[in-house]
Amino acid sequence: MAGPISARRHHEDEANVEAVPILEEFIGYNLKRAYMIVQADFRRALGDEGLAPRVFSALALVVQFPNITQSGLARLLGIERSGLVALVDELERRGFLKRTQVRGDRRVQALVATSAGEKALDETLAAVRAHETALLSGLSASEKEVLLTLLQKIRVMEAS
Amino acid sequence: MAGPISARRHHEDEANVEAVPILEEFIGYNLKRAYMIVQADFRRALGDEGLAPRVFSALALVVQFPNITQSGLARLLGIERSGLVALVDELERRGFLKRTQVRGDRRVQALVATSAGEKALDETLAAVRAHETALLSGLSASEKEVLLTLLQKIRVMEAS
DNA sequence: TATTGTTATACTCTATAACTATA
DNA sequence: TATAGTTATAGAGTATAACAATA
Repeated sequence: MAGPISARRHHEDEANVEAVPILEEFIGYNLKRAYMIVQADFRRALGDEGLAPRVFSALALVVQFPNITQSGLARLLGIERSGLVALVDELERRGFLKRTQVRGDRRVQALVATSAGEKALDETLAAVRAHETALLSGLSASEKEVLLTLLQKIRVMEAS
Repeated sequence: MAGPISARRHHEDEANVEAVPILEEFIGYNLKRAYMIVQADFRRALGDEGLAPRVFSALALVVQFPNITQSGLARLLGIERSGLVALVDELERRGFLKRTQVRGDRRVQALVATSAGEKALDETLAAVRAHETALLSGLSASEKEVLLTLLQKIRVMEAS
């Protein structure tokens, strides 16, 4: 098998043209491929002015859990505290939340959504739901439910 | 609700302490959280000298599809051609594959795994299987199968 | 004109480590 | 000593745009 091969078959080895990649057996590989598709469609659907996925996630948690601290938010999102600073900066710059002092512990800055932030979340929630509905129209409601449950199970397992 | 809040409840708003985040309804969010867990465990399991996930993926495809081109490999992996250069460089530097000339089309460099590459893939496959088995021990065989099928369905939908 | 491999470049996301001010 | 927020920094991983060689 040494030396140059024929151009006629340089794209794939003919014996394997129909083979299913071994990779397909791995959850990790399939998770990544699916994640890339969904997040790319999220960005496309929300546009250049829209919130990035992680900014949307942070805003949703701040609205739902008023006065959450940055450390608490980082824990909920599963990222480091340092990664939150730019994210909260962006939400504050957009006028969607405020850092507020906490009486009794001056280290802490509680995060509080503004009414503009709540409105932006409502609109973004609708856009994100529309994006997922359209993108995942090939999955039935019960398939989506099963998928959610299994993905959440991975997270719960890891936490224990 | 203006002004500083009490330190006693600065971590969460008491009314929402037990609430399930709205985020949990989204496939995208849950995909990302699960993906981050699995890929972090992959890296931990394979160690600093081991292959990174995407390098493992590329090697697996080159071994299974001898003489695949870089463009073909990029297409299979769902990434841009430009992103493959450093990746193939690493595999070549490790001695796991060779770029070979193709007779009849001098633009193309077919990728061929070396025997060291095949051996490395065998060992890495075993390590990756062990990592997924251990990490996902909370999922039954049928749950894993369902999860794989649903994730692949997202990819197939997107391709059409 | 189109394609392959490549380079240059930039952007997003993440992590680690260290700092400060507080506790 | 420990914690909250912050900064600096670096490292993956990805994309876009352009180029030379070749088709």
